[in-house]
Amino acid sequence: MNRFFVTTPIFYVNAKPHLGHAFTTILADAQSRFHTLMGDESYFLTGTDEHGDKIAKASEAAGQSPKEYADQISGLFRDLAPVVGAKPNQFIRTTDPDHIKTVQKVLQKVYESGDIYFGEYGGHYCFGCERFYTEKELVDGMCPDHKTKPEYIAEKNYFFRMSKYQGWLIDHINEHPEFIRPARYRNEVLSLLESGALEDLCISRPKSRLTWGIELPFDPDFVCYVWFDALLNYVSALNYPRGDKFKKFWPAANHIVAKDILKPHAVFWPTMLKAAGLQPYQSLNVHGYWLVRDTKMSKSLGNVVEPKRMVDTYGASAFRYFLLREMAFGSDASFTEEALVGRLNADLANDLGNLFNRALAMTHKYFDGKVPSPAEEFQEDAELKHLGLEAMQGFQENFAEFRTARGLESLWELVRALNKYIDQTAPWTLYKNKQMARLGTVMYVVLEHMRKVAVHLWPVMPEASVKMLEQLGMPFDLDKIVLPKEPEVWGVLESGVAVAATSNLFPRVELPEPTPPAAKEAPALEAKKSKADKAPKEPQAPAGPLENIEFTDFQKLDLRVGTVVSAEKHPDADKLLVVKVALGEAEPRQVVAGLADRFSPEDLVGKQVVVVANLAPRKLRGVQSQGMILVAKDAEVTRLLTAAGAVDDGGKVA
RNA sequence: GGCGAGGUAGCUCAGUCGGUCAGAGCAUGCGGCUCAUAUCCGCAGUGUCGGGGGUUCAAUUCCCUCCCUCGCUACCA
Repeated sequence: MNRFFVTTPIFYVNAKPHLGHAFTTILADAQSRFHTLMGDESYFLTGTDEHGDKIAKASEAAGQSPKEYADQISGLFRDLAPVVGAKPNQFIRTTDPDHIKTVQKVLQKVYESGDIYFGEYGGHYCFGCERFYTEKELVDGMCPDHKTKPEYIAEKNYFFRMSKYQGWLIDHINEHPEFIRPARYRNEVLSLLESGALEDLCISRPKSRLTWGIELPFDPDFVCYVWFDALLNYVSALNYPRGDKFKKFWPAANHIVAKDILKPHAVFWPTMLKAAGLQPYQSLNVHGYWLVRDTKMSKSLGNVVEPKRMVDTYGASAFRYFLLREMAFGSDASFTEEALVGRLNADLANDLGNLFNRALAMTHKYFDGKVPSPAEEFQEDAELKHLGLEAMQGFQENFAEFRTARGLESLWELVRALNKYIDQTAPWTLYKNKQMARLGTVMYVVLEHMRKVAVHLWPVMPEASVKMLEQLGMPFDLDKIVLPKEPEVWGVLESGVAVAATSNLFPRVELPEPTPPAAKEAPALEAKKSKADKAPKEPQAPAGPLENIEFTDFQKLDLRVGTVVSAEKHPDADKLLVVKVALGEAEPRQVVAGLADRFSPEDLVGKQVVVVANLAPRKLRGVQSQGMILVAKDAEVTRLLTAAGAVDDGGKVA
């Protein structure tokens, strides 16, 4: 029996679940169910990632301990799966004692084998640029900008000798086409690996800076860097090294991630496994983002309520169908309720639901609600069966490679062909002409195909599939379904069995409200990225209020109002503007502001702005900056901060 | 700026190792059926396959170049 181990990333508990998390979970669930039907033993793992700086800070802001905070958010993720009809076999948390032990075991092992070393983080530091330079970047040992000799500064940390496995990883990827898919991401990783030497990975943080993490077994002054901790969940969940689950399911791992965490999974993780003496996983499956139409909803609650609301409104089956049908594997897709409704009506209500219902109704009308016996097979029957066979094979082949959209598209060729077949055979005419034998065959062909379709849909729409089969008088029985044989097998549906009189599993739906007017006015803002599967370590706005400061701290800020007298693009940077602001001083202040992506120079000239006047001067990309221009922003817009009326240049903000 | 991915019917996309490859679904128009969830079936489209240049008997498919979009990355104090 083949083993199939499917995982979602463990979700970072710095934000609540949203559409992206829901999708990854649904995809993993569909894959798990698909492989179960294919006769494999499947194990589906999900969970939460709970260590790191951001969690420490967020919990502090919330007035909770990190663990309390993590418990709370982790619970939200644990509740996500049932909402979308997913059934993970296990929910792991990186704060689980077993996981912590495993991480320490692996750290110790890799340390002892010599692939973790104590080194210095940093290097050649140029005070002019305020940054570190690598040996390669220096020109004759001098800073390329300032032509001065940088000073060597270091912070001690532990490093994983990732560079050692670069060549091995390149070979492995080349030899295993399915290792990273779809191919675009495989190519991306290969070009990343082949473009230059891989740096070793810093895997520790000094406890002086961060305590919320797993302590290094060989140095109690440090905790483990979150990625090294998080990735190991995939084996700690299986009770590595001695657990039965581990022996069963490793290395049959099929990871599912969104594209934002490609590098850690495609580079860090395999090299970590290699260093720890483990087999690499089987495949990494990378999907794109869901783009979400921007509405007021996202401002207050984010996309948080979306999955729940969609499921409440349309049902888990329909929601899952839409997501799995709409997103081309690897590409971004756009989520709008209009598209959802359109898809449900066209594919589920019109094509499938109506087909199913008309088939049941005719069975009742012509055969008293019992599955008729088939008689002689006509050519049109054989043709349909052949088409169905190809459609089901297409479904299985595509689904096996995570191309769910194409798989469903393929299956729908059968659904549409069935509607056409009914039209061509015209059972109502056969009935009128009393050709009952032929009519029985036609109805049997339709019903048996309906059963096949229902079986194939179980991974995608488990509830609906089970109900369809019940209505066909064939209660769902996992042990009796052998999906690989379904395309060819015939005659499973038993004659004489009673079917339901009608079916309304896929009713037509309507948009709850007319299109929001906001959609029209700002097409540029229409699609907005929803970062799926946010993983550790992207900088992000603080989750809660910052800690309190004293009034005297505030007084340290010298905030001034000034008029922008000129603004131009930074000669050497895309996102920077070089702005001159009159602050009532002899010369206008030159401020370098990171606003070029949101403002053009003309937007600024002549405006009064608020400037932090006593910010230590600093060079940004070679240009002196003597202050900072303040802006106000939310998820969608950035606005200049200014006084409500005119103020003399240099006026103080207090 | 560097690296990567992409620009094909109104929309979402498929496809071409160069020669019935110009396609599917949705949306639109017209016609048909009545078993059915105002459903289903048939027919009809429209496209300079991003612009320009090159290679070739032949390019949407190969090469060069330009434009645009997206992602990663650097500068965002």
